[in-house]
Amino acid sequence: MLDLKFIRENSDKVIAALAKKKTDVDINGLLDLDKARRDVIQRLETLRKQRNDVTAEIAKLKKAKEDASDKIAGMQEVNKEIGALEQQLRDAEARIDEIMYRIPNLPHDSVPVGGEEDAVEVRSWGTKPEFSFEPRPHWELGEALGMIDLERGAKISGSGFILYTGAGARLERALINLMIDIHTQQHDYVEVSPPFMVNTATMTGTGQLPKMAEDMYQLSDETMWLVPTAEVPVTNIYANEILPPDALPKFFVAYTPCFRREAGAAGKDTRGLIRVHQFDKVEMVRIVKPETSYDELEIITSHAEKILQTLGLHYRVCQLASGDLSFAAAKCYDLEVWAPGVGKYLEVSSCSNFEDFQARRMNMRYRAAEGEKPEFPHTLNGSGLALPRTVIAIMESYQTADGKIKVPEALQPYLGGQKVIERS
RNA sequence: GGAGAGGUGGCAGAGUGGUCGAAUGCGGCGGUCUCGAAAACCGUUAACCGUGCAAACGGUUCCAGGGUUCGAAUCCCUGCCUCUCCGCCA
Repeated sequence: MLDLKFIRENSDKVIAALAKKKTDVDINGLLDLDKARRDVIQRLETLRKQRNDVTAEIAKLKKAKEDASDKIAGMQEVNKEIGALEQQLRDAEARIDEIMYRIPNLPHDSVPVGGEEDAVEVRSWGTKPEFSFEPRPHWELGEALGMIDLERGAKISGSGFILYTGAGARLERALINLMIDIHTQQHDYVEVSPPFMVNTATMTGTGQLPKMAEDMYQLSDETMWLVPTAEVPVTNIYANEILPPDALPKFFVAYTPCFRREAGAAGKDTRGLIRVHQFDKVEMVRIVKPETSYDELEIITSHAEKILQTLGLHYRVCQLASGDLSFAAAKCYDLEVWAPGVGKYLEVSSCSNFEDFQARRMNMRYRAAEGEKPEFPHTLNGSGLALPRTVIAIMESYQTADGKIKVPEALQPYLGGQKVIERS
């Protein structure tokens, strides 16, 4: 959420920045509502002041056992007015909130203007592996090696739900452990294991609601949602709290499954494990002081890269252009890993700085020093990494001519020393 | 799932309709004393909104939302959460 006061004082800037994000919001209409709201507040507070004063007088009269019926009658009239104004205020605030919660974050100045095609490749690591044969896609390898069972996954739940079997299931679990170990042992993150279901307030705090409701799974009791990413429960850990001066920065890493409806995505790029309704992910979250957040973005991105480097997978880092930024992000790097079997780069991590956008929505604050006013910290998150596409890259990059998969060296200890995955 | 109790300031904990934003204690901060510290003593100690350049002033907030009343932390209704006991269960 943006700061309403900031919008009021910088409306031209806000309108221009929102245009870069390809969002059309009636800012001037919002400011009219805000003006009307403040007028109501002023009239209301004048009357409340009057009521407070008269009420004190009534209390005095009563104590002295004197008659106060005139004043009481007068207050009954004033109260009718107050009641009407209070209703007006509630309506105005509801309408303003409705708009405010749907305004996306503003892109940072360093973000290129444009759409999906305007992303900028910042750097790349490694090279595409070369094969003396035609590399096979992971769904062929996976079925042949008994690692995934797409048909039965679909039978149990529906299309887009994966049944991992044998070495596939174990590979997934090994990777989760490898990622969490690196982030806790080499990068200073505190491991947390949050709830996989969250309430509406939590989902609103990070910005998934109200705008992206159709992308989420909602439980039929209507108050709970399945998390689409660990970002949601973890970033909200300190919602509605004021953190003391020495509390920041906070670094968390969490494994959760992620549930996404992927409405409208059917058909395209969805074969095998590429796009599914439930997938595992290890997520990093950083809650930091505002002045450091853009340095922190570079750091969190490097942490995600570390996993791909450890696994020896070729990837590139792309900076997203303004129109492709997610709702809450001010700046974002995507990590795309090379998948030789499908012949594509696949997004395995998205590292974003949300500045104070999420903190303001969830009312999370900190004090820079004892006695100072609370401020909003900045929040960041980055996948480290999404599992299925990492599995794809490993399977396809490390496949051999005879249809086996070599296990990357760093992963071998997590698979009990196993060096090759083959048909058992 | 059944029965009961309760949600008050950073924490503990009073307060059951009339200057209550809220006693008291602890903690925090500032000061006196001291070479320094402890102890003791004194003072101070929230968030949010609005007007204002500011100083300041006004308003709101005792889990949340609604209601009763001239007036609510205090009474009524609904929801959420916590605790205790019983049952069930990984």
